[in-house]
Amino acid sequence: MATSDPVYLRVVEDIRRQINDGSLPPGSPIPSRAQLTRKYQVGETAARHALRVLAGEGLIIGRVGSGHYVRERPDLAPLHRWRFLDHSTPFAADLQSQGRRVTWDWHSEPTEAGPDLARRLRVDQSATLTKTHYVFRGDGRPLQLATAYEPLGFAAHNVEERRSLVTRMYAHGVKITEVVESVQSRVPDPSESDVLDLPAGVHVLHVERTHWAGDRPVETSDIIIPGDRFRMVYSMPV
Amino acid sequence: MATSDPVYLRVVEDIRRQINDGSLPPGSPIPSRAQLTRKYQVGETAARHALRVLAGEGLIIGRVGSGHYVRERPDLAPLHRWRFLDHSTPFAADLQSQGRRVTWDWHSEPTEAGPDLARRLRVDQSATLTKTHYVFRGDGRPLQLATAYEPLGFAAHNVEERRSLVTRMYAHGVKITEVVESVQSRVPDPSESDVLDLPAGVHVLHVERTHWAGDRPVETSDIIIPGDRFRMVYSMPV
DNA sequence: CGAGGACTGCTGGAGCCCCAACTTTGCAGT
DNA sequence: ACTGCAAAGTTGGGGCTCCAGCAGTCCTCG
Repeated sequence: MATSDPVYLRVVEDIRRQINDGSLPPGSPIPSRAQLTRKYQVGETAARHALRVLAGEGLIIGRVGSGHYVRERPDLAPLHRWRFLDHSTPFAADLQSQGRRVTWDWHSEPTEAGPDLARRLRVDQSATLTKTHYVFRGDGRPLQLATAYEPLGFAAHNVEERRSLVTRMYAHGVKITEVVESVQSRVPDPSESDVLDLPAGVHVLHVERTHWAGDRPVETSDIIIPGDRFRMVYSMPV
Repeated sequence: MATSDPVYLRVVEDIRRQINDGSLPPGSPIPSRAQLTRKYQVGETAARHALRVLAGEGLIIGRVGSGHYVRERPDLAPLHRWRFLDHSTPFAADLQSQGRRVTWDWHSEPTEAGPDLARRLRVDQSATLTKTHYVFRGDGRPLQLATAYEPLGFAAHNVEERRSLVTRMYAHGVKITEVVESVQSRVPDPSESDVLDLPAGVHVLHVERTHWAGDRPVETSDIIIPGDRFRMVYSMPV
């Protein structure tokens, strides 16, 4: 008898089922907290927790003042991948603990944004970006190659710098925290803001292209959501 | 003035800082909800939300009836990686939407557990496991190779089967949900249950070794935590 | 002395409420 | 016909409380 497990799970599972079987197609609204409490006869706490869980899974997205909606590409929400900037330091520590020799280096150069990067980073096409090449090696063998593009002054080469970058972002009027989540972008990338199905006020900070110990690059963008969280958007051109 | 951002963040940031700078070494207890409300002069809701956020980040772990504790390897908590079983289906859909031809196949064979797998899956050394080889191809080129070991009867070859597997798990008295999280395992793997710093009652379901479009394998274990969530544990032998 | 039970503290689930900030809608007035 | 504004609905932050189940600890009783 599955009667004694958390009630919020009943709500989560029912909504998830509806999303999966198509009863709730992408873009359609999820009942509000108040409606859920009535519909499922649960308290507000359970309704809200259910919405938070589904949002955490990337199946739905909440828009303040409007409601929760089914994500365009729910299926790819939990995809994560190791990236130079986020994980090189801990990964290196891990390798070193195994007696491996870990090295990495990079060199940066200025470059013009151009149409594609301009759109993704939301800067002017003629804006100058910092283009950085990274090489990450274990026992001399390259494990990861990455090329990153960032607005001038925002380049960060490791996790610590990335943290101090947060401070710099504050100075530029962008408020961020450090919780990390991920979303899949549509690869052909239609056009405007809600392509990535993100709330208003989003800032893209960083676009990175990584070769991870192989021959297939992964493209990554960092998206800073003011006052909310840190997101990574992935696309994998094959 | 950072006075107006959420109070729970103040708690989160302070504890995170203490963990990062070593004031709270691995294993040490985090103040309880009641203590946090007093210490930071916040409500219980904020205290609890802070603990949930930190637990979600993998920095701390909550043990029912005992308390929250600093994780052994906090740094690697947010590592995720694409795996055959979790993401092949959506990834395939993505590739197909780009006009790519996607194929995969596998073949299974029985095998004896042996000491290492027996410990990880918590079965007898002489137990028979299902060993499965997967090949995942995009336009004929192999993108991912994986070898998975599972207790007999639990093999799943795609996301849908994996869901029905949940049902089968129920039949075996294991209660699980589908939220996914990840933890890094210690690679040398000392010995017993709390190696992975997981609560009691944990079941390991699946051990997988993946070559992801490259030459470096990733080892993955699925850990089923009854009534709680689904975890993946990673180690990356280089 | 040793085993078992009571007690305390903790987590996680759940309910209810209030509020600020934001979106949407629809109406009133020009 | 159009503009602007107010009202209603919704999210996210926060507060308070209660309870079940679990883990220690301590104390009592055999």
